[in-house]
Amino acid sequence: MPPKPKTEFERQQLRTLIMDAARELFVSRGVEAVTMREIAKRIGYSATSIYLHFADKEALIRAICDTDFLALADALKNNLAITDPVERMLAFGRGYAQFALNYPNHYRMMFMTEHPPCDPAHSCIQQNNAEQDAYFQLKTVINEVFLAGKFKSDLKDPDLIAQTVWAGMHGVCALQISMANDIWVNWAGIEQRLQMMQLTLMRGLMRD
Amino acid sequence: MPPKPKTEFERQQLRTLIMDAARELFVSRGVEAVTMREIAKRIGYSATSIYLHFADKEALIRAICDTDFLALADALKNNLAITDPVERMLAFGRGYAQFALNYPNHYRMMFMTEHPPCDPAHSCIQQNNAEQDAYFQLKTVINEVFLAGKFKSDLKDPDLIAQTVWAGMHGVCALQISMANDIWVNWAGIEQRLQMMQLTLMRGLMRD
DNA sequence: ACGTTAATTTAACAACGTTAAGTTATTTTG
DNA sequence: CAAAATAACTTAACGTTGTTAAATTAACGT
Repeated sequence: MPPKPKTEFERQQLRTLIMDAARELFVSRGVEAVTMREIAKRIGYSATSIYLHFADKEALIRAICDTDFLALADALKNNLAITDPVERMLAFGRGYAQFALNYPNHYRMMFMTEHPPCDPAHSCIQQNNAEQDAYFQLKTVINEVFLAGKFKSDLKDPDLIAQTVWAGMHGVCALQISMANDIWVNWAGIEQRLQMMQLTLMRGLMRD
Repeated sequence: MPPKPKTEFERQQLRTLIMDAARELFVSRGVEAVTMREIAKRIGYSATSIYLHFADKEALIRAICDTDFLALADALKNNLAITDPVERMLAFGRGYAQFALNYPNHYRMMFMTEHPPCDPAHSCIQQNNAEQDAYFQLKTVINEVFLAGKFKSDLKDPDLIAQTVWAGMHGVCALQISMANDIWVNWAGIEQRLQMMQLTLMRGLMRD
């Protein structure tokens, strides 16, 4: 069990071992409910060992988030191949929602809890890289629809359109994640709500 | 320091004293960051005393949420007086967003964190009472626009419309609360984003 | 006057994130 | 080749947290 000087590669390897174990636990039970000791036990190390690789729990979460943003961008990448700009936009939205609902604890971690902002300086993600930056993908997808002249003529800021589309899809996903079990509300099916949101956004944004 | 047998009214009074202190702290720093001991000190009691009135921290949060839903319904009530159904709907949406952005920690507590569902059985709020149930208000407001025949003719489920409108506004507010400080995104002004969402929902839902 | 009871507090527990101090084995150096 | 330095790791421990059990205090009913 004891110590050998490790190569940089081995350190990286342990780092991602920790992150993978932590992610698995976070995803299944949420960030708050998972303890550092538990993560450590999972990989046969002591809790304190984690602190040799991450400053604190927050930093660990942040690091995981970071790679998850990569995963999101990767999951959405496929849709970019679709040729028709409008079809592409729709598929992109569906993909986004699918990610959110397939990995609700990820999604909560990434978009629904406030952690110190994702500083591009300390992130491994290259901002404005289409392979890595999902928000850049969204902007691009929207902008291409914009350039094709498909949006209503009085809409002149593609970034504002992108943020509106994002907010619409996020709203459906976030309410689903936080409030789906609330019996107060007689929820329509999530699939129906997603489709309705996409339909509404389309009609509200696109030229007749 | 000393105990007297208390009347039911005095018990209620202490209960709300606890809730008010807790709310104030929760609102200014968020639920997680506030400790039971701190709440107790604020009102000159011992931490354990809180447990004579609330089963645990979660129950305290839930109780506060409950009265905050009342506050939301109360804040939105004014808008119901507006006569034109469409104007009323727009004002209602603005009011909702105002509440969310004025009391972000409340809003987070109410709509962005998963707590065991708001069981109508254990809530002091009367479901489907227009004075108390904000979601019922929303349904009513939407339904009146629906009955006035203002929505697109293929939209036949007012509840689904209500949930879509809610999701849209919630999306803008929730992203603002969680991600406004994220420098990754070049956010448009929140006022602009809200207006854009309302415009888009209007255009997407209403008959031409 | 006295025991019962309710309101409250103090002490204590187990668990958490985290830090300090130790342990062990390898590498470097004299 | 022995000794010192170093890296990887663990055990112990600290301060806080939510919460529970036990002790304290004061009013009430008889």
